[in-house]
Amino acid sequence: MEKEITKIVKLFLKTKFKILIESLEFQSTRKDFEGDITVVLFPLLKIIKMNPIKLGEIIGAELKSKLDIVDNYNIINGFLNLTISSSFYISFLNKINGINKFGHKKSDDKSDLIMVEYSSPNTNKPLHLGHIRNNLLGYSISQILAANGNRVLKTQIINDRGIHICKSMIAWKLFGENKTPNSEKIKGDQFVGQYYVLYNKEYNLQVQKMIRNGKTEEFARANAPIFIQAKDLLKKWEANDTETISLWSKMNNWVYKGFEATYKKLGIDFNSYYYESETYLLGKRIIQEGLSKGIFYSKKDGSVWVDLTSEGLDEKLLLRADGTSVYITQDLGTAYQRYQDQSKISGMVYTVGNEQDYHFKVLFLILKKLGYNWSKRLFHLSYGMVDLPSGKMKSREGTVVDADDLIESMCRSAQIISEENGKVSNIIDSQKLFNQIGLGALKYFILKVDPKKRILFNPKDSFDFNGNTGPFIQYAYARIQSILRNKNIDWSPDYSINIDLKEKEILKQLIIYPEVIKQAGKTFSPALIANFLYDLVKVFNSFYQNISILGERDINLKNFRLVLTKNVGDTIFNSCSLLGIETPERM
RNA sequence: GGUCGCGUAGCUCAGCUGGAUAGAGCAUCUGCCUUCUAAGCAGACGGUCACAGGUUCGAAUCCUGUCGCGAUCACCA
Repeated sequence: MEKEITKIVKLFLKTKFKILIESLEFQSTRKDFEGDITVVLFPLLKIIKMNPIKLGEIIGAELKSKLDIVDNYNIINGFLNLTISSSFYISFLNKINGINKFGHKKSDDKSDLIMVEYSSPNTNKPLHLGHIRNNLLGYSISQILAANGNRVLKTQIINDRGIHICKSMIAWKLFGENKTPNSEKIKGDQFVGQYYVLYNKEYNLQVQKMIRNGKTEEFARANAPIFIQAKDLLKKWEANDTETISLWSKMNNWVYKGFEATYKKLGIDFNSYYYESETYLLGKRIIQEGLSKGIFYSKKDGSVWVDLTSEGLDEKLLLRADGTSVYITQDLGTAYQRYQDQSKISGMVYTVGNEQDYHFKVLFLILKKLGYNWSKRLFHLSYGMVDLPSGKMKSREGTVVDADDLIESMCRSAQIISEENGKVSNIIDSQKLFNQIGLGALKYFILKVDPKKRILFNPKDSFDFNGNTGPFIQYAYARIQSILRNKNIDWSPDYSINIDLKEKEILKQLIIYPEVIKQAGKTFSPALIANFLYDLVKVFNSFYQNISILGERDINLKNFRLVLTKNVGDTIFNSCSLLGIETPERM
């Protein structure tokens, strides 16, 4: 509707004042004033030297006479408030009522193909709360990009090789007694994680002992027998030692099985997987290539470096003197591999915590230096850490919130609260419902805050299911479905009805949905969707509580309200799907 | 120390491409279930938008500086 108004005002300014103004400023009218949309007159006053009230009066009268949708206007200070007619809102509702996913763009073969990388765990321990934020963000942004008309491929890089997994391996060899996740009846990632903990315990004991025997701490840390053994395993792995590779692959597979179970519970998935063990060699080749082209340089000891000082960064190591790879090596290989596999890829998003901001700056710069034409559309979706009241989560200090534990306790809370509210009697699959609610609470809690910001996770009050929470949204949806259940709506728009203020507020909120999706995609922020949802549900709840839908005698009005309600329900459903939140039919 | 990010109500957060009297939720307190699901609604209380300058008709929003918090500047990943 802004477009129509803009057009008229521009034309008017041109004919009446002989001036052209490119941008006009509109905003939605503040609640305390009458009207729906406001034209800010101040910028015009600079050009047209006139009393703002007078100018507003002229423009307002012009709009009212020329535009059907403008019912009325008023001017306060420099603000021209326009009241938009009921019929405009009714025709808007009529327009979106038939649309399958209003506000969501469809993609086809020609749409941009974007690869979103997320999760990307190490394989030596189970997932924790930090991974949950990563997973939810990555999944949600994939959904949002798809809703913006892109084709999206979800992927991850699995850090399956390196000293970390060797630590779990050596501990299992020493203390495992051939136990398996099956024999112990626990998830594979949890099982392997236990040996990582055992490794660290043993390592610390050995270090302490060596210090007591007169060694320096530095020496002890570098020479503790179990550490030497782990390093030895890494060497054997790199030498392709059969026994080592087979243990490595066995333990990794345990872990993958465990991860899959967690992903499934979280409701996230992937289209493909990349493994560091399969891309790090390619990374080395790329570096050799860059070296021969003179993009990189080597030092006397044989290590390879890139000089980024002219870009305001440092010199960065790419390959150690002994030829072994570092962290960034595999990232180069993985990126290259992905573009080999998907030649039509038009962009890539890396969902990785903000502690790696510098790393990705460097990675993107190097890819650019190597001259890959696809290096222009790389984006690091950087997000803040999840902290506990006690401070940072540290796996070595045991202050991590385990993903499986957290999910389970959220679902249990959902059950307790449901039972307290006496709402489980007529629900068939109650366990499924508790999972939907518990996860809904968790996902909303995490996604509603701006990805850039760090999250303070207080286990005590994160279990809140009232107010600005996932269950609040889900509850509104369930109430809507309850109204719509078994109702046939036969609506032919009646443009003469006068819609209520609360109904208007709902429609105003629905109108902005497409723009919200666009912004969320542009800024990579699921939080915008969550905020939109909350506002939508709030205005709907107010309507629901104050105006009877089914009790309305006027059949036209009743049908209008039913259609409005249905479209609110659909939009809640659709925006929840962008966040990966399920919407139960009853709760 | 260099670089990057953040600082809004007691707590958790919106608002930030400049616009009217800075908004929610939680917590505290009042009302509302014989009427579509009270995980709700209606309301009260609560603010020097870290601080100081600058730009502007107008600044929480933009610029500069200061302070505070965090991350990073590894031949860890």
